[in-house]
Amino acid sequence: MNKTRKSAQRVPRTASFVVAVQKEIERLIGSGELQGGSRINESAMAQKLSVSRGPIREACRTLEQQGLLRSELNRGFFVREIGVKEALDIYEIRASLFATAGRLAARVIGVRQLAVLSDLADKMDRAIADEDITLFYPLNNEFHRRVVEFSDNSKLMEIWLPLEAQLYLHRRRGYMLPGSMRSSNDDHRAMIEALGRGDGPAAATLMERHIMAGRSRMLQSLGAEPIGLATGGAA
Amino acid sequence: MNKTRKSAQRVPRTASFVVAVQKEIERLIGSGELQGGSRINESAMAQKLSVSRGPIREACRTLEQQGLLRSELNRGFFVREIGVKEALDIYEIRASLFATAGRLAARVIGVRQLAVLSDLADKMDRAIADEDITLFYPLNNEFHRRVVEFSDNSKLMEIWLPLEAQLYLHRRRGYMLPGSMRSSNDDHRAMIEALGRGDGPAAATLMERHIMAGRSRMLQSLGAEPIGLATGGAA
DNA sequence: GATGCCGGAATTGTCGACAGATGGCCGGCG
DNA sequence: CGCCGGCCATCTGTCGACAATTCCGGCATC
Repeated sequence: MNKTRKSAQRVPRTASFVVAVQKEIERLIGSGELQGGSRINESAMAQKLSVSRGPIREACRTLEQQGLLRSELNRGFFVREIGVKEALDIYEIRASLFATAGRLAARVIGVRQLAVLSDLADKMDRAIADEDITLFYPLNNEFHRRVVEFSDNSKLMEIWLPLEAQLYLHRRRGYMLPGSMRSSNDDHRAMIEALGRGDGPAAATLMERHIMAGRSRMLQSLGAEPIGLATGGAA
Repeated sequence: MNKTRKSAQRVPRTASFVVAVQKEIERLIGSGELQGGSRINESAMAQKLSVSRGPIREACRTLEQQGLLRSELNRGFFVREIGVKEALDIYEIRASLFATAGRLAARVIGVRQLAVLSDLADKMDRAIADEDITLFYPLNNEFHRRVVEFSDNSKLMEIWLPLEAQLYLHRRRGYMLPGSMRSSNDDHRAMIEALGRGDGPAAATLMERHIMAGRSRMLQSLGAEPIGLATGGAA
């Protein structure tokens, strides 16, 4: 066995630094330590992570393609800011992709996989009972991710994950409405039922509506809280 | 004025090498000089392009995320091979995305943009008359790309382009059937008509069927030429 | 007081070099 | 004669350094 796994400090024996750096930057963005629009200081990041700038830059290129960073010539990498227009665009795509995931999953999903979804729905019910959004949220995301996974279309997952990450970048403003958790999980139950029946079209319809309902909630909360709407979109 | 533009050999004044390298590797793949499965020799590529390995590696990271390359630890980057299963997966996604593009485009498309599409359809008709597939092909791709562009959803384009590139990687085997060009362009005309009417749902349906027809043609040509159907794509 | 210019510090883009890993070749051994 | 193990060439992963560019502050000027 290699012990160089968690203490991989110098030798690239079992894993590349690039992946580690990438994960770390993702974490920094997710935790809010790196806010939208802020610049990635390569030297500082390199020193902080005890690597050179090479792996940092490669990781940033990866994250750039995933839509989490953008680059400017001679100015480096910046944490991307997802505006309202872009977020709405993403919702459209997600709705379409999630519907496809549902339609495909309905054909191939098994009992065991359905149980995974049901289990997640149960857990979400408990989170709802406790009114615990911070618990509900990751469960909700995992539910969606599982459906995509169960569609047995690896490309779909490759596209889905970055879109989720980008949307998360926008969701900072936390527009989750109180009553949405309940109706959201009702949707999940209906999806599970349709998937269990092997009814692809029904599942697809449910999936699409589910995502578009999220889109509506976002728009609604934007209307209620008129922060600067400008992306490129005039207010 | 900067003269350092075409002869950008040392100074990164106006453009990064990374983009140039990326484009060049894309070209090499597109032209077949780099075949599927072959390894990218970083040193050789660096010498050939007169840059160091840094930009090469960054470009490869980008292309890896775009699905054109894959990386193996301590073995470097390889030109990805798209198997049948993966190609079919891509078709599913493209159908879904293209339908969405059509639905969105129908809302916002203008006369000028419709003219662009019509013009492309006209050119394709001429290519069909000449039975010139090598002319038809890029026109067909541009038509699709334009529709996506006219949907006014930048994310959609970001996803669309890599999927096209990946599919191209698979299409080497050239499974285009003789009569498909005609029916394909008939589809295009119908799409233009639906878009012109602003009929989103109709456009979406047409778009989806159009892509899925392409998928069927691929399957058909595979049936005629029974290459290994395995996911991993054993030859 | 505001504006534009100039110089130094900080940062990026790129390069060349080194340590470690991989793959193939050759000789020894069963 | 075939298989195994070690050696060597090649290549990747990473590092530190240098030139060019951008950023920021102060200063002179209008």
